[in-house]
Amino acid sequence: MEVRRQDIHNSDIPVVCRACEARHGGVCGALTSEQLTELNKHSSRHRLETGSEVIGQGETVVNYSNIMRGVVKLTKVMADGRQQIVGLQFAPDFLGRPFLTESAITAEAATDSEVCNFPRTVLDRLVKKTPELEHMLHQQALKELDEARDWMLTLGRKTAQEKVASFLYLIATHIDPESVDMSAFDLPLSRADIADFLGLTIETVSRQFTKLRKENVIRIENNRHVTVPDMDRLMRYAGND
Amino acid sequence: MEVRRQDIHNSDIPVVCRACEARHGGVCGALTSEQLTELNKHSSRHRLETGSEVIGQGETVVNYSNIMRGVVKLTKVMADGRQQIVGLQFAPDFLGRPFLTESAITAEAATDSEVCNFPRTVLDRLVKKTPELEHMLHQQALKELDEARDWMLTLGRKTAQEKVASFLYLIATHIDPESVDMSAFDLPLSRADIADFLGLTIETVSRQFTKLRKENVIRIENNRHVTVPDMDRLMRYAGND
DNA sequence: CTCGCCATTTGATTTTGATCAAGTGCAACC
DNA sequence: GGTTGCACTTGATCAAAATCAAATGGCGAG
Repeated sequence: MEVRRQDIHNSDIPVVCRACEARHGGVCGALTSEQLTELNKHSSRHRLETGSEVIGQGETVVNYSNIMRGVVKLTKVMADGRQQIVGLQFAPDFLGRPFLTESAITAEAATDSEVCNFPRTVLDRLVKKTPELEHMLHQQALKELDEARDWMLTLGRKTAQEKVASFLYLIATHIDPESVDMSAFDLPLSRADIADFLGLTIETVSRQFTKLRKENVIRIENNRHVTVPDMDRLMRYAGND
Repeated sequence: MEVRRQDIHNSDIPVVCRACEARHGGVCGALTSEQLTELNKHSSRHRLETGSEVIGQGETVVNYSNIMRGVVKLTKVMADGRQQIVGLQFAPDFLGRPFLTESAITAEAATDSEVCNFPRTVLDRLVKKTPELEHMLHQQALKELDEARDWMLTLGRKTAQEKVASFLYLIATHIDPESVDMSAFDLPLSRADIADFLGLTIETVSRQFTKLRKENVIRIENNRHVTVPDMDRLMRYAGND
């Protein structure tokens, strides 16, 4: 039942995938070199500029993607325009909703990004034949579910200050999985996006940034670059004791 | 690759499962009669009184469950006691977080309920051997993820009135999957639970109920029984246009 | 029947965050 | 150098929901 990849240095693996896998641990890791070669025939890399849409709410899904670089935001909008970010995805996350053809959310590059696209039909076929691949996708879905539920607590029960601190803590711990030092990073989202993520207005977000800055919980340069002198202190501000 | 159940009337299937499956479409449907028999050796049914805990936040998971009857609430609590319901599960949902031994949430019977428990170790072993079972669990995880994201929009961007209307609409459409008529039902949650679900206080919930009643969107008897004369109208109040 | 216990409702007041309305700072462009 | 545009900040006011504080109402025990 177990389908195991050969040695990662196996020359059967497409060059582009070899370079990719070395850096990331995405779902492709579940595939044999033959399957990778097959998938690679239909896959294509794309650069996404900030703000460009991967898929829109209500549209038909033709592609799944792997995020190679950057941050992708998942949003839901109401009829009157109110908007909520329901997820942030970082490399090497899988992007897409298996087994449904209509997307319930909009996915949009929050920063300059790079993705690897594969046709839905090809991957769906591969999933049916490869239990290990479904397992990877299942794990990712469960991870996203855990994150969504954590965030529900933040949205429903935290104060504006705690929400903003929670956001900063989230970014600090997710933006660069390689790095050990989480105390300095660039925000991948604008104030408007942060507000949409936290269920606040940009004004409230701005005020809370100012407050955290004045209380020396964070330092900010150029509106985007953040330094955290004491991560535990930030965590306490976030309400995660 | 496909592992198909035999005819549902196959006498190899444990009696208790036959009765169960006929009514529900839970994850056990993915198992062969042999596997069902095996699982059944270790499984046990339990009645849960309202308020009794299935698993606590931070505890070690020893059992997974299938909900046979009733409603189970999934909650998260902060150190200072603030609480958020992050999911509601109805029969025949699967209850548990595969592949993790420590629970990140508390699961508690919201109404009198009945569950079928199986040891984590037995099911985990079965999942490894049965791709179809993992597929069912994957589907359920994706469904819960979709629901969680819908709810994030409600928590982050809707008004108190819209939140309460959204809750009523959710219950109307989920409480009795068999029934065609969704216009009358009993609330499975107390005002306090509803508040925890909506990220509000009980007072605000109560006031919104009163308002919806006065505007003839709903009728309420005995604090728990709700009638909805016009479901579309309720949906508009919920902000789902 | 009455008491006491809950859950729920209702009312008065306060607080938090939203809204409305200017400012500020910075980079691109002429 | 000055103008424009944009993202963000700051300030004043407002509104929604939280908080604090009593009622109310149903229900089981005595």
